[in-house]
Amino acid sequence: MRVAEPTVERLVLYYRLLMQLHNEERRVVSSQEIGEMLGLKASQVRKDLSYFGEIGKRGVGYHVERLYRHVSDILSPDRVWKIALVGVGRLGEALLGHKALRSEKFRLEALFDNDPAKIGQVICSVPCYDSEEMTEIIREKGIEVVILTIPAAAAQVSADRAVAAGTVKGILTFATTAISVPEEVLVYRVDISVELEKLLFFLKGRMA
Amino acid sequence: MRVAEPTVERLVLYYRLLMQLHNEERRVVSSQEIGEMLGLKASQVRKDLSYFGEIGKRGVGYHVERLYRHVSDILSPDRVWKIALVGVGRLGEALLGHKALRSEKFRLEALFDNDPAKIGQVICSVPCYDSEEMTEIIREKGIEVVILTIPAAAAQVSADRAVAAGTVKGILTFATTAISVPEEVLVYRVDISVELEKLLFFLKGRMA
DNA sequence: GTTCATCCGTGAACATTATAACAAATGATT
DNA sequence: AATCATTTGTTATAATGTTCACGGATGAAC
Repeated sequence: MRVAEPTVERLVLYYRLLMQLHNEERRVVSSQEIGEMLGLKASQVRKDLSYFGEIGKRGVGYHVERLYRHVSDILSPDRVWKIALVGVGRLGEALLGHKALRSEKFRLEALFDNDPAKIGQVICSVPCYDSEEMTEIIREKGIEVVILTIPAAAAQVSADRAVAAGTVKGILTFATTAISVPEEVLVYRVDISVELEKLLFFLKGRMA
Repeated sequence: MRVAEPTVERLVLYYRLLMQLHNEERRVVSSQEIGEMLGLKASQVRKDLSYFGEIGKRGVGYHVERLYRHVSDILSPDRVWKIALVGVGRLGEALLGHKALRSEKFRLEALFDNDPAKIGQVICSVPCYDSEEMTEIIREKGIEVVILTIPAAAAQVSADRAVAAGTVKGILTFATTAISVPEEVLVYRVDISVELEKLLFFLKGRMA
């Protein structure tokens, strides 16, 4: 069954919240409460959670542990992905330390950079390779997901090199530029400038 | 007139592309071409651009410089915002060096951290203050936008301190947790984990 | 046990966003 | 000057997403 992107996004939020509630040994929670904690309408929460079958109990609410496991199952991949990070600059290093990259859903197998001082090093227990050799190494290692933390100018070249390996199925890019890839490769973009611009734009509107 | 959020998001993309085209001394561009370069439908591009009046020329296309200035005007704030960054960890420092924070639309006036080694320092020509003093300093300086690059556990406390100053109108948070603020404060969230999770979820779906 | 307040699941109504379709304008060509 | 290939702006339509409203469970209180 097809699930909408906004729903998946909220599922991740539910997952986090449920983990927290579970740790607090909370037993039961209602859609109302979930909504208040996450800033969503209760009806939205119920609709999202009902996509995957009846999991709550009418008149009672959702059993925290059961719902937690359920959402966890939905989000869990059927295997551990192999990923690589391209660009070990400040942002790349920040990501290496960020909890987003500490997940059991994937293993970070390789870093790439073009700085000779970094090539050959092992950073955060991950080896760093020369960007020039990206295609071969990605292919050898069978890496399927690539995170790009490089300047806009280098993004397309890196994307091309990664895709050329033939094993890459998804790209998460932080570069502030559009990249073009074959349509079978899924691209997600995190664009800090865009979010800031949106914030300022709507602030301007509110002042007026 | 009200403009939809997805439209504003794309306006930023148009803006970037037009800057580039302008630098390349390109004179004219069509909605078709813009769409191809950004991965959008031509009709979408035309609709977005027409929200702000007739700016193209039928049978010809859009005059690059004129459109560039036009989009630039739409996105430009009516004054320079004063902003602060809370949390000078790896992610905060990455942002300090990132081009997203080099904009003429705002001035970064203060940093906040609770690390004694950083308090009192001037980092990237911006003074770093003790997080404890956040409310007073934000109020004194009249800071209106706050960027949170801190762990989830500290996010709500920092948001509360910032909002308590009474001058803050918008928050951009990188924390992986929901924060609750008065409804007159606009919050945007950049959530790296969520984007990665979404990518993996839809990859799983494609494999099946 | 009956009543009652609570709360889920769901289909329908509503709102938003994207796409398609086409008339009107433009400049090139003949 | 008339025709033609383009390309915009806009209206109509389709697709998507959110909220409402209510039937039907559930357990607590008395």
